[in-house]
Amino acid sequence: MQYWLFKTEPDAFSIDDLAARPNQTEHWDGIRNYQARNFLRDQVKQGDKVFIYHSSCKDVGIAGLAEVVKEAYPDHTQFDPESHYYDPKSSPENPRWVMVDVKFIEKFPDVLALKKIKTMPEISEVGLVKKGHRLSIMPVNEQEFSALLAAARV
DNA sequence: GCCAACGTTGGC
DNA sequence: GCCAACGTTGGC
Repeated sequence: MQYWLFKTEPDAFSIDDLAARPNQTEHWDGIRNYQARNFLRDQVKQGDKVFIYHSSCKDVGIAGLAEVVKEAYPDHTQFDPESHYYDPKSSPENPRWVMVDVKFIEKFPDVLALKKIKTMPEISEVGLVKKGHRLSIMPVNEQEFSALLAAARV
């Protein structure tokens, strides 16, 4: 099993929105970055645990935990000309972008703030605190996952 | 809203 | 295939 961190803007879709969905499950669409896409397509597996990270908001940080319940399949929004995520260069025969389904597991009592994460000695290698932190899907190793989860549940 | 970082595009 | 221009991201 692997661990991941998915970013979202809570104004658009938050951990509370995920918890409120039917079956507490939602597809994670709109990924339009090749490196993130490759993670989704090749490495994100059913049962993997996913931190839900809130960005561009008042309380920036890790808000909760979810689980992958469906592995990569074509992101339908790329075929919809009305969609913000429409990609005219993609086709159903040869889809460029994929998404996975995630299911809510828990919401942390408080958002584990980015500021706090940056002070954690265990987390020096996580993409979040290094350069290139702009990926919307990033891997988290087991040690980092444990440390973050423990800090988030305090 | 600013701005630095970084990914993508497109002309050559 | 280089690289400048441009667009987007995301913390502050």
